[in-house]
Amino acid sequence: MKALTRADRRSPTIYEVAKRAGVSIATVSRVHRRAERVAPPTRDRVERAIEELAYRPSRLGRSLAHGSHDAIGIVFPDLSGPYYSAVILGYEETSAAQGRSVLILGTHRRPRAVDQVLDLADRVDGLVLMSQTVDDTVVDELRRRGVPIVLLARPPVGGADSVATENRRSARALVTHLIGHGHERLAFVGDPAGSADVGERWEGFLAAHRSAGLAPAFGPFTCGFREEDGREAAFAALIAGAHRPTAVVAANDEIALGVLGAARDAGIETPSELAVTGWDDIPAARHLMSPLTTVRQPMLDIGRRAAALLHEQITTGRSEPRREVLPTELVVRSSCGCIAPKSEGGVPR
Amino acid sequence: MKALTRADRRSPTIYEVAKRAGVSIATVSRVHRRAERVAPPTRDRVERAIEELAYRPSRLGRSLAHGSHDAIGIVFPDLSGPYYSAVILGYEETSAAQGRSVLILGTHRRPRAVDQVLDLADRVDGLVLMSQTVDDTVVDELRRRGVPIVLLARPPVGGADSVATENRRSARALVTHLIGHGHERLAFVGDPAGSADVGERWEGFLAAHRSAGLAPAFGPFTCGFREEDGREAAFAALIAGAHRPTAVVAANDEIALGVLGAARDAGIETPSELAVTGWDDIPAARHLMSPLTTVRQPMLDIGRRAAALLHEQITTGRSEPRREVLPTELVVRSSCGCIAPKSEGGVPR
DNA sequence: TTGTAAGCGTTATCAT
DNA sequence: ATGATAACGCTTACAA
Repeated sequence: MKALTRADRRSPTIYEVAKRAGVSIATVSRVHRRAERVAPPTRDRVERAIEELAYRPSRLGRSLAHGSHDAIGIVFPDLSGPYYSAVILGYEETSAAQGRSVLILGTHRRPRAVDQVLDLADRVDGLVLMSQTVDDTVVDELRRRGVPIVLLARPPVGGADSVATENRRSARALVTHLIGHGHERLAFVGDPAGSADVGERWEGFLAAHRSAGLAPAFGPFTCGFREEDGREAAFAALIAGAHRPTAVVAANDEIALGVLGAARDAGIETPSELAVTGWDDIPAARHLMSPLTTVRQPMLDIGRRAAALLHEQITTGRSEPRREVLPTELVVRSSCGCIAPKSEGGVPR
Repeated sequence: MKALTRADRRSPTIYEVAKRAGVSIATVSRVHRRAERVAPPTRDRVERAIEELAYRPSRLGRSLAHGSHDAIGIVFPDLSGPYYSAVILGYEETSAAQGRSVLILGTHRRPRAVDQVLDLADRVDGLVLMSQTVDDTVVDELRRRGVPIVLLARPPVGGADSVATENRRSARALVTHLIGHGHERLAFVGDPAGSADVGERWEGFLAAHRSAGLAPAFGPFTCGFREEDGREAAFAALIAGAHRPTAVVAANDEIALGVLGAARDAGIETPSELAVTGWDDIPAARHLMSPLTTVRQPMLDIGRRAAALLHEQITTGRSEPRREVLPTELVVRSSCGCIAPKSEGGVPR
């Protein structure tokens, strides 16, 4: 068997199909796009030629002529953690259903990130930007270029669409619940200035204190979003000795995992000596040593809605900004000090 | 302020830059690609024009002329679960460093998947295909078209590159460890026929039995990869009453989570009445009620190596297939029946 | 060193 | 109903 050469392998062009079918390229284009009417006999000849040559139109040629990429992008700060992957999954799911490819880009706080995002914008018909990726000036620049944008979990800027989840109310409910358990020394672990989400959770934390006539015992113990970050912040909070917190409100479940680990290592029992709560309701939350009291947010839906809004912008050209806020739900288990329920499960469906 | 029209917004073309700088488009191209020599004064004029017009070359035009996409794709069966997201993260990281964009596609066992993959192939310079996505005939078709391919966690086919992790040896070590705890009725939960990885883990399971002179007490309890799948399979395994297994070897950590949940709901204590092990070492594994004995595999590295192999194929045109097998590591915690260690942590770094 | 012009593979507008 | 042909925006021989 003779090896295929590079040239043989190249997909045939519309010209070769046209020649084989004895028609012009315009007719081939019409046929394979199933657009406009083509006389049945002609259509047959062309279809046969397409079949025989295994013709597949070039995406590049097509996009260049047509002016659209049939692709959208999503920019995230970091893919570690269930939150980002769930959002991206929802985004991909909806986008695929719309017939668009998905390009992903992680910025990882690199300085190059801005250029990478600008570059990505040239490859897509629209972009989703998560928080912690690029700042508002970049968002403005993209909008100036006419790139449809949806912002995720960050304040809307310059009339861009945005999708976020409800934070204040749930945070307040969560902290009020904790105070109801008798806690007076609660510590917030997370960086309120680092992201809008955490900022709002911190506000809810403060609001709950106010309502209870309590003064916050500590300022926020600032840290990143990973388990290791939470672990380190927890050690900082726990060395306070006798004045240490009796409850920790972590900005997300991974941080809570770090706090739980730190407490364990310090010989502090959970939740009797230290209550801990998280945010996100990751799949493992119910299986932890201290089943985690946390706030569930519809992570898949965030991605889905973002894709839907982008689709709308792209297809209708809508320019009036839309802002969606998705609901969240307090999930009480036992890490807050509640008695462990017998089971959440039941029989398999 | 007057609203920008669509036309105003359009990025300027190389022609406009050329006109403004008073040169030909060839010179503009030379300048912005920093290729070939251009007289300093000319270069200056062109650079100023580029700057003033905020010119950005069109990716489509560039790709069409140059013949490459500067993008690679990755096809996964499902993004749920830490495994896929970690692999994708590693892939994106390396790919970004190579200056390539990443397109993702989830097949979700849809019939349309084949077309979607074929379509994706027209947008990229190379493709990574995970197991459970498309079958070998599609792989062959793609290779026939000259698309560089790397297969993940599946047997190499038609001379494509592949990246996998070691399964048999670790599975065998794991099961031997369990048998060392005195177990004789071990159940394997997962689908050996569903993926190469699980197939090999099952083989290791059998090999360990053989070495111990033990006959497997059960055939595999077949199920998918999600927690809910594991939960259902566990109920099937546990209703065996007095003859139920004393240990469960789950094909991954999520399945193990489901098994753990089912056992809890059935009032069976872990690990005293039922030992459970997983695979992957997800971040929450050490924080579970029964800290999970599992097998750690370098998920990020799988993605990184895949991107590296693809890069090599694309840039060097190498065609001799390469197969990489990454090492795995048994992580013993207490869900197998070992005494829980004081801590795995220590002080923060 | 710089310019001319021929691709690259489509789509889409006119004619016919 | 079909065919010419001009975009689309770039890269790259080849000329000058």
